Amino acid sequence: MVKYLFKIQEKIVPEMITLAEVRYTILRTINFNQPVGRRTLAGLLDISERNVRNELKFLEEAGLITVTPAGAMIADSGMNFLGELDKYIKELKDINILEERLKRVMGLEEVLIVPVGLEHDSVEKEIGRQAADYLRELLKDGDILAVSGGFTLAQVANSMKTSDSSRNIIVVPGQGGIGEKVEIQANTIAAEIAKKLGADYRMLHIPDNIKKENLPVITSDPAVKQTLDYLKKANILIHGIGGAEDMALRRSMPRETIQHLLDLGAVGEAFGLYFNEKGEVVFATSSVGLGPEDLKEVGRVIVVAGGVNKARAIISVVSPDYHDMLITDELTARELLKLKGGEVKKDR
Amino acid sequence: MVKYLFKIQEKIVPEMITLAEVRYTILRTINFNQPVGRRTLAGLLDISERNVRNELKFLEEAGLITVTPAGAMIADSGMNFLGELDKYIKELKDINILEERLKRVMGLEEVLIVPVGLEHDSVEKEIGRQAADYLRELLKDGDILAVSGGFTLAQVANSMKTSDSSRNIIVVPGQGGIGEKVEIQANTIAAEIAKKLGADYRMLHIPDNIKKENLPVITSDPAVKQTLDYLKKANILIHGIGGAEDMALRRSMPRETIQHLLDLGAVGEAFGLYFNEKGEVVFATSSVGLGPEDLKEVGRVIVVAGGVNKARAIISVVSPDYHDMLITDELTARELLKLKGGEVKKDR
DNA sequence: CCTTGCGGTAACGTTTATGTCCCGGTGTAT
DNA sequence: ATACACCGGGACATAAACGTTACCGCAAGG
Repeated sequence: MVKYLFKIQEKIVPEMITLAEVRYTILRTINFNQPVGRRTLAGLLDISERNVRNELKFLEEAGLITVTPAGAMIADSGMNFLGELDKYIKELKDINILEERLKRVMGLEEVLIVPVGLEHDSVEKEIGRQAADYLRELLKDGDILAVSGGFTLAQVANSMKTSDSSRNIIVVPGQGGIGEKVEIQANTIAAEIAKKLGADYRMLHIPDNIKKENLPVITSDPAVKQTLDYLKKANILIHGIGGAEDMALRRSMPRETIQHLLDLGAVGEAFGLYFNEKGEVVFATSSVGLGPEDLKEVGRVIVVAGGVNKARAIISVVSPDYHDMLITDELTARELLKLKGGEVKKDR
Repeated sequence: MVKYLFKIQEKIVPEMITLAEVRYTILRTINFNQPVGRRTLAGLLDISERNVRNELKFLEEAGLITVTPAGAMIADSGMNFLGELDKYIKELKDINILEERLKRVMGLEEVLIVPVGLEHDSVEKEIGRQAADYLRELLKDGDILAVSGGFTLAQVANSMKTSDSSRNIIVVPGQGGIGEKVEIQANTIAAEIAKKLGADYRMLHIPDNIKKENLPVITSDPAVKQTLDYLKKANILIHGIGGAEDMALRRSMPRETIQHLLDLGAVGEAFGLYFNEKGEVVFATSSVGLGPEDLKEVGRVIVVAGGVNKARAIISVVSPDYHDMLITDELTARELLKLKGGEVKKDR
């Protein structure tokens, strides 16, 4: 019914579809970069300054943003409205249909696709925002949430709104430190998400490249042990995905190890595990935390990954056996469908 | 769901609602007045010629109209699309909600409200068109359709599309001639509708102001008798409504009779019967055809009436006992709700 | 056969929107 | 303290859109 009416609408007022998208993108961009001025906005998106100016005026008059001397800021009502707009734009751009198709092809319970706008900025912030919104609604009292590290997850943590009310939730890192920058380590992210949610959290302090024979010593540490116990009891897990080579490089592996990895056919990485195209684990970093078998125990496993270049990695890692949900962007979704053999007909 | 999305849309692209209405109205007006040129259109609606020009160009490029040397004509696809647009605009303007409310207040099974555009032309053509469309879809083989006279019904007949395939339907006039001009007599209208539908029809030739004692003579005439028989078997009836005073004047009643009518409280007229505000028949023109009791026998009674000034007459005539459906325009619908005590809150 | 009315196209002056640049102010990093 | 980057608002030339008028062709009606 909705789609039917939208089709009629597109025929009678086709120009408005573009306009709606532009305003949506502007509002979205302000949301992240606030406070931001019109010139910066015009540069960020590919719109003329004048045009941005007009749209800013419109958005201000609609009460969605406030314009301060420091730049445009999103208003409270604008914040709320952005959430509504997400749904609207999805309907407009047929993203719901994309979601259904991808859900079927990947064998997942749920798929969330964020529309890609005209910002030449990365879409990862946007994925992060919507993942964060989704998580916030999902979490209930008593939940134990496990999170991985990575850039995408950092975005999730970063764009999560702050709750005033504290909730009876515990956030735990899904893995120890594995030679990453602090901002994108699972520990840091777990802590930040917990803080935003008003929840509790546990840390998993494990040194890099720990020798296997020393593992028992570490895991017998009471603090570590407690965290690991929570981890086993986690009922929600959200994690990112990396390209195999990228991750190996980022973790400064020796060159021959990387070559070895690639020879084994590794294309995707998650949790220190490297997967080949068939979805088999071909290599595992000696790390502490969740293993592939543990994922099956977790009630709801959400994977967040965006960017067309990550498509192959996503396919290698995501499996109906482990995962329940995928959050990605429109372009990547289309690429996934293409790779999976599903024809990507733009049916509008 | 639809309404929800439209609300969002109205906030993010409010200008398009006007635009959609303008284009709708133009398409609609072309449909009636074709072939019609820019200037005439600009005069008919209250839009500048330049604006009309742009919209015509748009509509032509969309393939909805064709521009001939004689003026703009609606294309086949435009015809079909107009039907879709009706539904869309209804949704947009919350007419569906209006319909539901009016249905409840009037106690009818169905209500059809046509959106009022910006043409200062009468809306009766528009009501006629939509009533005709509705009728066309409603009628099935074997149906016997009874029609009344009147200006509105003439519009219905006039704007009905011609069917190539003939249908096994019989159209009969619901009343004899009662001193009207030929074009709006039931006989004429029945014949025209039958022709458009590719159906059969019967006439009811009865002189005006026939004396009661002569009735048996007339009704014993085989042709008349046959028509009356069909009339009794009619399963669908569509009729108009007149203001009591207007109708009396049109039928050139003597002044004292009119005064008598008004003293009796007559406000509405249908089928030569005059109704007071309570819906009681206070006066009956001596005419042959359907009486109030017959209406109850007819499966589906549709009343067509538009114009705010007819609101009181509509209320007096239309009753759940006799009627199943009302077709009117937006403004009149709002007026009816107001008169019936239903608050007319514009909830958008 | 001519007038009249309505059609499209073209032209033109005016208004409005657009792209661009500059200015004064402000917060921040040096 | 100073320089810098960025802010909103204003200014202005230019381009586009608009409203209006004029013109020509065609068909209907006198």
